[in-house]
Amino acid sequence: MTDHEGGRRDLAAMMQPLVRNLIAAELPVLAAHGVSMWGYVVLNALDGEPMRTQAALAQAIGADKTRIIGTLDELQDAGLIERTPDPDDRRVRLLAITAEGRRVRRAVQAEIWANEDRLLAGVPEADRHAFLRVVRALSALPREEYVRTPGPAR
Amino acid sequence: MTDHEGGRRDLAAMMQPLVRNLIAAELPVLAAHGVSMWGYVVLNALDGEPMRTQAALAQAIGADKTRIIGTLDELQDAGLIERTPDPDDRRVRLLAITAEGRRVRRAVQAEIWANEDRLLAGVPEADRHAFLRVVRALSALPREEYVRTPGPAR
DNA sequence: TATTGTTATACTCTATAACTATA
DNA sequence: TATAGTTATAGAGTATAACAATA
Repeated sequence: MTDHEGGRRDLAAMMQPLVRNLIAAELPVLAAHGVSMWGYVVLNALDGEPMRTQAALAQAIGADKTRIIGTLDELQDAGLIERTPDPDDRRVRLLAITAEGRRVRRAVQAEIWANEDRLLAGVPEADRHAFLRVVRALSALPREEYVRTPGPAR
Repeated sequence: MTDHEGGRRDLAAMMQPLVRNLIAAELPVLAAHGVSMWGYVVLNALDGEPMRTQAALAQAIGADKTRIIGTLDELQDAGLIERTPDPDDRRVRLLAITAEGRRVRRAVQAEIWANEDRLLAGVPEADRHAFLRVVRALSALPREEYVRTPGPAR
């Protein structure tokens, strides 16, 4: 564990501004396609597999069920998703992305990826791959694994 | 540019939950030492070199000058920083960390680093170093470099 | 009575504007 | 008048609680 020699800063302190900048870079792309950040997150979640309830979708994307309603309204009005009542249980709304929604999602993602590739262009390929491996590994950890309250310094 | 084969997600989408978890892991440590997140950021900024004005400090940590006032009050009341009026210009408050503030900062950082080391323990050393190199490289990019509005997909 | 989706309310965080004291 | 710091006001985002429809 010699990574801290030379006095690096906390991981969160280094990564948070980075993530903020990445998000800032996504906003004009999303705006150009008329989709909000949460709308894009929803499209990503629904592409591939539809969801049976809004609560399930909310949980899948780490949001509150009350928080995504406005987003779903917008996406539906724009024709990017469909929200159809389930005949078997008329309380639930079946959620599915439309062909147009898929098209918008792919267009947005292509531009975002192109920008990420540009940012990473100066990084050696081996480092880039290792970086993505570590990001994926850390992303895979459940939250409980992160928050391991340590005892006071002895 | 073949990093996207296999359908990875956007960098921000992967890294944001990760950063959120890292921050969640810091909170109990900070609470145990009676320091807020912004307080810790301020201590980090003041350790090493003092600041002449609060506005300069605010800019250095990417905050608004009005936003840090409560934080400075708390840190001062806890004896972790000193805020002395400048005799040459009695409008400005000279900011400096105290010995106790330095002690608290180091104790908090030691616990945070220990936790980060634990999280990264499963990652091969070469990957870990490459990861930190890339994080540092991306952190060094100015915001203008991130937000390069691309043309519409052609 | 329990659950899905919705609406209403409150709370937190941040940004903007107005104020004071010095210069 | 201009600036450093402070306080007051307003806005965005989120969480909690209450509600209507259906089971």
